[in-house]
Amino acid sequence: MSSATHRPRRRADAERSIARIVAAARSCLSRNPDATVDDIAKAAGVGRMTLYGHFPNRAELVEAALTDALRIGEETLSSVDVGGDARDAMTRLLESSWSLVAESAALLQAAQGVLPAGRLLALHAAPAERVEQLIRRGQGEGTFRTDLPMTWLVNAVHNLMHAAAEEERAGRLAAEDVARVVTASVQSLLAVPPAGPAR
Amino acid sequence: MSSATHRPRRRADAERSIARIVAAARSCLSRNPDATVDDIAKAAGVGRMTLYGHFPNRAELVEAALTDALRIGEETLSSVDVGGDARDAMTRLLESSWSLVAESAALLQAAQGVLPAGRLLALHAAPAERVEQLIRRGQGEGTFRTDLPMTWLVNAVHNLMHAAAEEERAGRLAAEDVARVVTASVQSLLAVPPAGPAR
DNA sequence: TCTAACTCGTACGTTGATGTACGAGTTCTG
DNA sequence: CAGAACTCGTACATCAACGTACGAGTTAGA
Repeated sequence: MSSATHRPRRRADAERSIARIVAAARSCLSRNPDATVDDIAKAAGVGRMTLYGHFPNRAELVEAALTDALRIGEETLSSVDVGGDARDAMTRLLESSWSLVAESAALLQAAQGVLPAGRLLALHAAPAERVEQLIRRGQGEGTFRTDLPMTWLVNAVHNLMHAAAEEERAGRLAAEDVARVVTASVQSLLAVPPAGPAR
Repeated sequence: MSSATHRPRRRADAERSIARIVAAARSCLSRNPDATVDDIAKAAGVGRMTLYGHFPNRAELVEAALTDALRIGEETLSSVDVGGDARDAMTRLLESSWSLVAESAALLQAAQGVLPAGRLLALHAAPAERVEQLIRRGQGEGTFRTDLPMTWLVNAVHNLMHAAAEEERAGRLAAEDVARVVTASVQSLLAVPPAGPAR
């Protein structure tokens, strides 16, 4: 591997255009998953033809946008301290990531309609892995439950963030309350349930 | 109000066609939210023109399908015993409703793209009300938490069912485990959290 | 400065879905 | 059984988005 994507010797100019296009794509698709190629080009302040000069079709554009969003997410996430008490670490993780999930919800939906299913999973593996490791550590320390499948726990956490974002968009939840609500819910979900006769 | 929908004196024949169309719409849209009017007509074993004879446009067809799905849901739900311990009642409610949510997830998405936002909320009010009342009762009895907004709790429960359905479709969760996983998660979410210093 | 890379408008061909028009055949229902 | 209601195919008009073709102008960079 020489670099991230093997470079076909692009001009600095083109590099800039591509960056603007990807940024515009993220922004547009995050607001409306059905945004047109035209919309995106306009938002990028670029002709549609220029766009097609860099991305052969809409699908690859969507994938590029999603990849970029995930890359940014990775950066943010990797700066979170996941040491110490697993519960506290989870809270910190949620506080930094709920807004990311909120912003790219629509983008994810756009990708779902265009990308093959496996491709999506592959792209999502990294962030999911991060959450999974933390949960696993908490399980080892006895602070998180072990009676439900790991994939479920990860997915449920993700969905709770998603739900909170939806709630905020709908105006039923103030922005400053989102973090509290999400963390409280997730902590309840992950905590070891009180032992008791099978209910 | 004379009846459900004021009747313009339809023939028994037409009534039957409409029923088949609505059923087909539910089935198709539940598999693919972007199903074509054509697809639906074919699935109903009916010409596209017949369909347009009863529904002026796609949007009204989608709405009819959703309304029907919710009506069926109401019927099932209203047969659930919501008396006794609130936790047990919630478990019974979840066991009967998770599959409904699973089946009409795509249908809901279809409606989201076509119906005005307020219309959706109005249609969903009834089932949401049912869950809300049960939660409220549990809160009064001290078995459910009161530290989070009611709308959030309702929405979170709905989303957990949704997540479980997704998990099953993806093959990461066996059908017979869904109910257990959902109920365990929801019970954890709704239970009164152990008192403790603000974490 | 000279050339290759890049920008970008206009125009076109294609595809796929929506909804309309017409009209002939079929089936209720009074 | 007669007429109204219903079915339904074919054909058509529309529309919106995708992706391609061409070509002239502009800019980077050796």
